[in-house]
Amino acid sequence: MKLTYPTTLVLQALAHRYHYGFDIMDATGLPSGTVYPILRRIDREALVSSRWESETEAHRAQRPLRRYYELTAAGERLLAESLSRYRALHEIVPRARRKIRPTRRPVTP
Amino acid sequence: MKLTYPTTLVLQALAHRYHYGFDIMDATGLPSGTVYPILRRIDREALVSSRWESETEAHRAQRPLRRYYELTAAGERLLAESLSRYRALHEIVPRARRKIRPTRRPVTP
DNA sequence: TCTACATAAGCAATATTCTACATAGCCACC
DNA sequence: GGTGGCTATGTAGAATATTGCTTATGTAGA
Repeated sequence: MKLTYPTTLVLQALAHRYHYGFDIMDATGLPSGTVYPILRRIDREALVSSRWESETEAHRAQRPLRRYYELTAAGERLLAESLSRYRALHEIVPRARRKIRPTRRPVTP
Repeated sequence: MKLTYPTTLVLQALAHRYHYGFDIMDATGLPSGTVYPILRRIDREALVSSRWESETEAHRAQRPLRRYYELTAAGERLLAESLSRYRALHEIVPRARRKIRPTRRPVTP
């Protein structure tokens, strides 16, 4: 099973203790319409577990209810696999040029 | 304008002198059904220019015709922007652990 | 009161990507 | 002359992501 880039980024944020939607948006720079569908899906697929905070707490802090997410063991495992795959961007080796130019050798002291 | 991860990866391969579909598939690990639609789109959007190789050349090399792509100036610029954005994965800073301090009211003067 | 702003979650429509397959050229081998 | 193995490009339909909008609660200011 393969994770796409934004999904990996969300899991990475969760691994760094960003535990609810808005916080994850801040940490990743991803917009809400990207983050929330991803949270849905990874919850459904048991890569995270989720729970709503208590109304008391939200009311005390004077804001809308938050939904908190946490990585499961499966989520942590997949994140690790995925991180290594997304290094590809910086690992592409330049293909050798067809013709080798006459390189003038610098005069070594 | 924003580039997605696979699109950035394809541009990155082009920047490293992988100049046609099959070669880009090898360099990136992306499947044909991802690479070819991307090449179409970035061609349409003028991030690359393209041309078919000559039949003579293909025949000489005893293989099917290749279609060659090259980054335009616009493509190079967008790639550079995009690469920096995709470092986010390794730049998320762990959020400090929440200390449960006794909310002692400070002594107001 | 009305507007603006901030936090928080989410949906609808569209765009992009992925999985699986399709087609074709060229060769070698039997 | 049929089959299999490369090389090379491509398509269809399902799954994902993105853009822009919406709902909801509360604060601050004109």
